Amino acid sequence: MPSETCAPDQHPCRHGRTEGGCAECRVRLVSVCAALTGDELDELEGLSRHVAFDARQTLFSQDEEAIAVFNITEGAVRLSRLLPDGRRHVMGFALIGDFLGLALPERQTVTAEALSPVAVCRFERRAFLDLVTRKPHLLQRLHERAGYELGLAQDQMMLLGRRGAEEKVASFLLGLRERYARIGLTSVTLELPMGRQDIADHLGLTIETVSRTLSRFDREKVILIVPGGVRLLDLGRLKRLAG
Amino acid sequence: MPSETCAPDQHPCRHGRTEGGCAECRVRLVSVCAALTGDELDELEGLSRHVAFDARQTLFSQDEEAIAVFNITEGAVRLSRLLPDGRRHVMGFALIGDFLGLALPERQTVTAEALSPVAVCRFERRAFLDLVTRKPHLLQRLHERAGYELGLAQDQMMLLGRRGAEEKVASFLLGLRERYARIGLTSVTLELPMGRQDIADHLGLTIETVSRTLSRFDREKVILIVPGGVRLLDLGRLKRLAG
DNA sequence: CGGCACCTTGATGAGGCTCAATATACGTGG
DNA sequence: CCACGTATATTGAGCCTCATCAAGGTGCCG
Repeated sequence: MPSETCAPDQHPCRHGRTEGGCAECRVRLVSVCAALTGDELDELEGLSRHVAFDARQTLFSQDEEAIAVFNITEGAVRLSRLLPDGRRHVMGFALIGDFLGLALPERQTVTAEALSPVAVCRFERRAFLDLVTRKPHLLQRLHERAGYELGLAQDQMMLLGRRGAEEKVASFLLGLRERYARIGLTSVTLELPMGRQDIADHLGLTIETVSRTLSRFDREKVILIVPGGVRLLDLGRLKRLAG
Repeated sequence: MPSETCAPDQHPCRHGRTEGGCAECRVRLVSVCAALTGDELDELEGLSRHVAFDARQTLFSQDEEAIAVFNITEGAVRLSRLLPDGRRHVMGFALIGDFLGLALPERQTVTAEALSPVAVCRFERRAFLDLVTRKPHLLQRLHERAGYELGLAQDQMMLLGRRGAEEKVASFLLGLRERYARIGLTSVTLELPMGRQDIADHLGLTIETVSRTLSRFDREKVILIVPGGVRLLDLGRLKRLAG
């Protein structure tokens, strides 16, 4: 069960109603909430509930009814799908500022699991749907964002279909770096909250190939493997490897 | 240049204003227009312009400004993306009833080319955007549909990442069959308006592998290759091959 | 009939998967 | 703090699928 309190100390909660709320939210500008004006933000805030999840907790599961939508304010989430025969594919990773349930489907199309301690703004789907119906420009913003996601999905399809292992891994690292940059995290060290198996299942490779490829990059001093992530040593070469 | 007249005889035009218009449109119920009531349908019709394209004509190109959105009423369209290095990936194929420009992006993310003679309802993007802004439930319908597309994109990612050539080709045939069924075309013979290279570029395979796989299916009497398509002889086995 | 685009088939090899054996990190309890 | 067990990651050897290269084959249109 998720605790209904704020995240631990290293993840200061700025979403609690008592601490400023949505208007001061650190992810407001990069998220869908950016569509809203002051009054509307207050209304949105009324619907929100701050929830924290421990690492490995499930936010929701594939095929179950979608009861809520989420805006991630801390941590990383793995989005995966299961095939009937047991094979898994990791559709992507949701980071700070990402919105889960963008398409407002009745049933979840993926399983969402916390890769690290995660904090979210949680909205009842029903109530959020009502708000969206009353605020067309929120829907517009949601739709815009869905279009962006569709573009990402297309990029990923090209990656999966047309590229070799080196290109896949290099592109993955660069893509992640770019996403961190968008939310203001430009450290030289790239955090990898997901495991090798997750990366493999995301790129359509085996864990062995991912591990070998990273090892080779390390050996050739393109990256440096560190606990919990990698340090990008030679961006130029990494970009050439990504094609 | 696309001719601005109705499609040739074998594709009777039921979209011309003089012949009933949107209210009698054969794709109305399967398309986004289904969201609209009588009055609104009239308004939509006012914005529409019926346009025909010959096979091989380009409807629009990747990266160019999106001037219009389209609702396909006849024919098939190839949606592809080009990598800087020249590799191509076919994101998908749009059939009767499909809507091009769902996400309403400012620039096209794909190139759309007619695979056969194509007829469309064309809407100026600007005017369509205005209508959408005034009709939230049209936007809702659009968004719903975008969510559906996102789901398809996810299916395609699983296919590309986790499956072998046989599974890919079998899934492709079954998927196409299902889409034809949705628009009321349940013939035993599956039309393949796209070439082998297009299928290969869609599935992340080479043309040789696609050809060999289809040949094998034919040899094993799962399908029968006929000019312009295939006949599905053993659906059960094809489904098992698709996993 | 010839030219062209598209498709099929064959031979060969490389990239990535599979199987198997360690190695490392992490959490737990002594 | 260390010993242990578990989960995760790395590395190696061999094989298999699919890409590559190359040569016909088929159908269509001028």
